[in-house]
Amino acid sequence: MPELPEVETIRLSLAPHLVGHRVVEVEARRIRLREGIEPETWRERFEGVRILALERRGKYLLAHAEGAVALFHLGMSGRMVLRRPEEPRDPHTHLVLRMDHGLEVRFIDPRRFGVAVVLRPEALEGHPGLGRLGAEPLSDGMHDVLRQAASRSRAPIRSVLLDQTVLAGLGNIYANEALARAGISPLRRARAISARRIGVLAGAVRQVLEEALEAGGTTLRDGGFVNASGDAGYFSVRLLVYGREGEPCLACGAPIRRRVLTGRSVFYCPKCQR
DNA sequence: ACTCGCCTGTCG
DNA sequence: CGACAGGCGAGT
Repeated sequence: MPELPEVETIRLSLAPHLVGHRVVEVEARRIRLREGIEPETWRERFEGVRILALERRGKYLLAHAEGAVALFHLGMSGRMVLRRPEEPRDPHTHLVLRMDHGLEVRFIDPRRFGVAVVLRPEALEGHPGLGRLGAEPLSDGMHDVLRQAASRSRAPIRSVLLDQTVLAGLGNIYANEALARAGISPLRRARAISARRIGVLAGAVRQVLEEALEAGGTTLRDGGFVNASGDAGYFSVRLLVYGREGEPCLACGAPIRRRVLTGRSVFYCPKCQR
């Protein structure tokens, strides 16, 4: 589900209720996610600790505490919400942190592609995935990172944008949307695109992420994404191509096309994007 | 560098 | 019933 703007939206809405507060009680179900939840480890390392910071790296959230770091990834269907203890729990609630102010942080993930593990700080960089993340797409250096990766890759440019070891945080929605704004076909081989046009793409990546962040993320029809308070994001009204197969391009009126590329849909305007 | 598998849920 | 879904990693 969530890409950088959604994860950052969750971070911002969660932080005031986590940072500076103590975890009073951990309730964890032993269950297989992308990495399994170990209830004993969670309780040993996280019960009673004070949260010092809530950080985002790519699509990961890190809750830093004294001697331990909770690492979360929301996969396709993960959510983190703040609720009062008496509120009924959603199905697929796998982890609950009761905080010293009385509210609960709940980790919910129906499809179980997510991650919710608690590590020792020294284990962070060795974590597969987290340790191999590329540049933050909103950082100053991202321009050059993208240009270099694109110049070396024979793959379609959409694959480069989804590669988390190049830029960390783009997913299928924003990769498609950035390419639409840059006027580049998602199918074009990366290294066949001029450095100038990659520069345009880098600017489009930044722009679409900043706009989506301002809108509080993208909530699709299914209502899957909400922030920690349960609010939907409203960037969906500004999507140019994603999920709009057959609908008219907002620039030229040509029908938006959908194709499957390495197992995942690409959406693009065949006239505006080359 | 692509294919498949991991899961559950929803939509046509 | 099949197709598909904001992700990712193992295997090839």
